[in-house]
Amino acid sequence: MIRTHYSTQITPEMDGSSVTICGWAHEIRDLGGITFLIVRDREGLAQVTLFKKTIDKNVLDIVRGLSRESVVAVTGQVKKEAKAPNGYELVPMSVTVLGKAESPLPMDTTGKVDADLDTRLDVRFMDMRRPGTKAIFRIRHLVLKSVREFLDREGFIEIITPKIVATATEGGTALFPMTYFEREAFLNQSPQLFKQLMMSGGFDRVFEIGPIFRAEEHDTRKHLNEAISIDTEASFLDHEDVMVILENLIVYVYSNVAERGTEYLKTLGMELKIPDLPFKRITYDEAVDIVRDSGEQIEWGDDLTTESEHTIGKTIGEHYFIVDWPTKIKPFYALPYENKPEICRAFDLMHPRMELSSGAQRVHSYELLRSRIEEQGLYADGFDFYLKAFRYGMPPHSGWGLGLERLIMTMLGIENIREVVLFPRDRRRLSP
RNA sequence: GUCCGGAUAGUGUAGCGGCCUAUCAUGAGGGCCUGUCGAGCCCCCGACCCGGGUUCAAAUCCCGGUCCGGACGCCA
Repeated sequence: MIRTHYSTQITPEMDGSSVTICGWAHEIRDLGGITFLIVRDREGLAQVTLFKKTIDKNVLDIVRGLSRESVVAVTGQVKKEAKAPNGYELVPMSVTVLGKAESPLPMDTTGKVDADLDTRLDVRFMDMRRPGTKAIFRIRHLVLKSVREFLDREGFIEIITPKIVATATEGGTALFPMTYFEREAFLNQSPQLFKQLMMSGGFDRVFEIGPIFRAEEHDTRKHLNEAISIDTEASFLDHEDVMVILENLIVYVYSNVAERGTEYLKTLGMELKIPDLPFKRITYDEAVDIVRDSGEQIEWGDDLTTESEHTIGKTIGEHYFIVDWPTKIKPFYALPYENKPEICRAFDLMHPRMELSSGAQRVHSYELLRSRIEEQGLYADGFDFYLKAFRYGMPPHSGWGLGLERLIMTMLGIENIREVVLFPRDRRRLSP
């Protein structure tokens, strides 16, 4: 390929050597006798300096005729220069236009003029060129990488389960229907049932990072119709055990981002505070008390409202778990306590701003599971493919699902979940 | 889905009955300038979401639509 270096790989010590950089014409500053071309590539900016007196006329004409955001390859000599950003500049031998940009641009990439999120999402390819947006997605990559590293070390095996499914699975959320040849099918809301099958399959510990689809018509800054879920399931562990794995994962991810993502955090102008272990555990009953103390009405057995979540979040002030939920507001696969079946071994992991994850020890008895499905008003025969796995040796197991976008947005203090998804899908947006 | 707010050059905004031939920034086009780094200076270009109504007069007020933002609900 033509590129020899990224902008950040060039140092003043390389003075005199010849390099080729490839990138976008970020800015062209023509001062008359001297012209600066700022080339931006994935990693940063490089200054190309053209002295009118000594530069090849053709090269100068190309640079002067360049439109902002055109793609160029610049071959030139590195010159150590204290006056230049990064301590070096490039004196070009040749400048080639590889992709001309039209003008005017649909949005500004230099940070001089803001753009609404809606405008930015319409031209996400151009929004990606801004340092702040780029930083978010570089961090997103670090998060995904850290999750895989951590879970791999904990003995989890990565799996991928189908997204096109035959039946509405867990109840609760609405599903997107679709046509599968001559049959009706749905986009899966969660890998829950499949990862449980893997427990019967003897994989012991599995995880999946993949899309989940929810057909809810919600319209908020923390919901998406297509999101990425980090899902785990582990045999021979109870809900307490997988909560420990979850909180350790969160801290591992934060630490990794703080350590390897310093540059991106700096771009976003933030300092990352790594949460302390262990996270606080409060019971659902205690959560209800906090809500009642604040004056909000809540019945035992109600799910927490947004207001309640905020109240509790403010009271606790850091990551926390809510445990021992009423059985009736948790899915059928959450295991009720033997001695007190109205509550179950389910937990939610909360950030002060919102819920990040929910999990539970699962029902692994075939008979109990079947009756739980029916109690929740679902049709057990529709779960045949799932229930079968509980009849031939299913170990006790537990697991959780963690929303990747919520993890990132709460970590980075980002207000709108759409900021952390390249091409978000919400009630209105289907393109790009 | 309910409630509240909004829609003005490519982008982000000011104006909220007549002072609007619509503000400012950025940008585009032209010019000057040898150290810019959000370069500077001069000239110039470009906009009131759609439909109806009120009024002597509407960007501005009213009604409907569309789109956008926020809160809540649903949901994770």
